[in-house]
Order: sequence, then C-alpha cells, then structure tokens
Amino acid sequence: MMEKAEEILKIKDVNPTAVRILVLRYLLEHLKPQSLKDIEKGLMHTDRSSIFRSLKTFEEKKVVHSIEDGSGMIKYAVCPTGCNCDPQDLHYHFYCTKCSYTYCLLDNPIPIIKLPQNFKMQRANMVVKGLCNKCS
Amino acid sequence: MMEKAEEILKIKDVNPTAVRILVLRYLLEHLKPQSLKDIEKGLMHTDRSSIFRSLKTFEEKKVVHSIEDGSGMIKYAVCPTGCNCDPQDLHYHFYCTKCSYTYCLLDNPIPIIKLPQNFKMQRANMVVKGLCNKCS
DNA sequence: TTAAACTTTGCAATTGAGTTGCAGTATATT
DNA sequence: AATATACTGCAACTCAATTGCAAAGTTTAA
Ligand SMILES: [Mn+2]
Ligand SMILES: [Mn+2]
Ligand SMILES: [Zn+2]
Ligand SMILES: [Zn+2]
Repeated sequence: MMEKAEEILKIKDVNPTAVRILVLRYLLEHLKPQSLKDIEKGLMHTDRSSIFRSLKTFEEKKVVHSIEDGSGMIKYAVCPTGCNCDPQDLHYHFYCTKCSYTYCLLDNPIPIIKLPQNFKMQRANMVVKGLCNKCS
Repeated sequence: MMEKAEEILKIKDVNPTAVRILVLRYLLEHLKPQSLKDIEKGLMHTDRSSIFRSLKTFEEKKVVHSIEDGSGMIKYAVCPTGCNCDPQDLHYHFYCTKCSYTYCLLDNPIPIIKLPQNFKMQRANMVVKGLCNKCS
C-alpha cells in the first residue's frame, strides 16, 4: 500500500491520534492480517487496550475489516482502496492450518449468495481452511 | 431429523456412552445450532467438560460440524445425512445480528472457490451476517 | 487566556469461553 | 476375579477480549 496512514484516517473520518497512526502504520507495513497480540508485540510501548480501542474504531469507520479465522485471535487487515465493507466489496480468506497464516484472497470477490426469503445480508466472514502454497 | 442418536453414533463409529447420547439427542431436538453453554443449560445434570469432550469427539468423527459465527461461542450442528464434511458437503451459515440465531443454509452448497496456485482446501467456515426473515 | 467540555490513553482488574489434570467410576478384556 | 481401557465430574487454569477509572491531552467557549 502506498497510502499514508494519515490520509486514510482523514478519508475515513477518524481523528488521527498518535496511537491510531501507529496502529494503522503497523497494519499497512504487514500484508498479513494481524491480531491484537501481533500489534501489541510490534508496538512495544503502546498499551493493549489502546490498540484494542483503535481497532474497534477502525472497524466501525471501515478503515479495517476483521477476520474470524478460528485461531482464537481476531485478525485485522486494512480495507483495500475503495472498499466500503458492503457485500459486493467482500472477499474470501484463507487460513493455513499448518503455518497459521491468514490470507486475504482479494482476487476472489464472493459470489452472490441466494439467501432464504427476507434474509438480508450485511456482512460476511468467509474463511477457507487448508494448506497454503508454502505448506502443501 | 428422525434418525436415532444411537444409530448415528454407530454409523460414525463413536462409542454410544450415556453423555454422548444425551448430547447428540439434544442437538437432534434443536434445529438451531447449539453452543456448549446452550447444551449445558439444556442438560442440567451433565458436566460441561464431558459435553465439551463429546462435541470434540463428534467433530472428529464427523457427527457434527462446528460454526464460528463470531458470537464468541462456537455452535454445533448435526451433519446432514450423507455429509462427510468434505469441501463439496459444506454449506453457508447465516448469523442474525439482531436475534443471534445461527442458521445452516443447507440448500446452498458453497461454490467451487478458485484458490491461488497450490493452495489446498480442507474445510471452511462460511458465515453470512445480517437480518433473518423474522428480524428484517 | 483561562476554564470547562470532550476525547484519548494507560493501567489494573475482570470476564468468560474454552481447555486440562486428575482421580474416581464404569466398561471391556483376559 | 483381576486387570486394562474408556469415560466422567470436579476443580483449576488459560488467555483473548473487554471494561472502569483516573490521568493526560485536545478542543471549544467564555
Ligand atoms: Mn481480508
Ligand atoms: Mn451447518
Ligand atoms: Zn501455510
Ligand atoms: Zn433474527
């Protein structure tokens, strides 16, 4: 990503505080979706609860999306440019059961899913599990 | 479901102990996928860890499949007849953000997902979130 | 400027689902 | 019956997530 953290926060209408910039930069530097613990380890002088609250704010303001990959730790990834987290913006994720790497499969938009009558889709958490290219 | 718990356990090669029969019957009685806590509340005289271990055994032996719907509690549902939890047997799930009901969308098999080179699919956890027919 | 109002942060404590060790009980095998 | 194996209940523990609160920082309105 070449966008600067501050620009993203401005676009997404999030107050660019010190912690938020650090957290967002950290996410931008790592293509791999990061857990709260990952970020905590990476930003050794920033408090966990502050990081946690930044992530919650980011999610709410659609700066990041979260991935429940079943590992027990929620992962966070910066939303691709133009993403508004609407159903048509969503993509699959892949969780490698061997190396525990979580991938955003950005090239695979999820298809239109035929829901039962009167079911309304808002979001989705689509995780394929298996072995990644490095592990298979 | 009309299958008796004992029959399913026999087919899936699981020793039909007292707790296991109780847990499986409980799941069969409820179409809604149940959490460990749900089952614990339903089977007031059965210990949590015993239920937990039954569910782990069931999952391993493909008696049930688990659903990580993001609610913080894993849900368990009896596998439909003939299901072997292979990729082609998988289906979408729907989590209602208002009433917290988790649905197995058995009529919607998931499509073939084009993964990157050398990625091998083993399992999947596909959860659509939104409002169910009763809540929209 | 200054004071009040609001926002953000760090720390400590709590929550709660999930998991495990272990000893006692039940069941199967010899 | 004696032994081995499988199952169960209880209590304790793990650990990611979350919260309360007071201090620090920032904005706004006298
Ligand atoms: Mn993603
Ligand atoms: Mn299901
Ligand atoms: Zn891998
Ligand atoms: Zn609902």
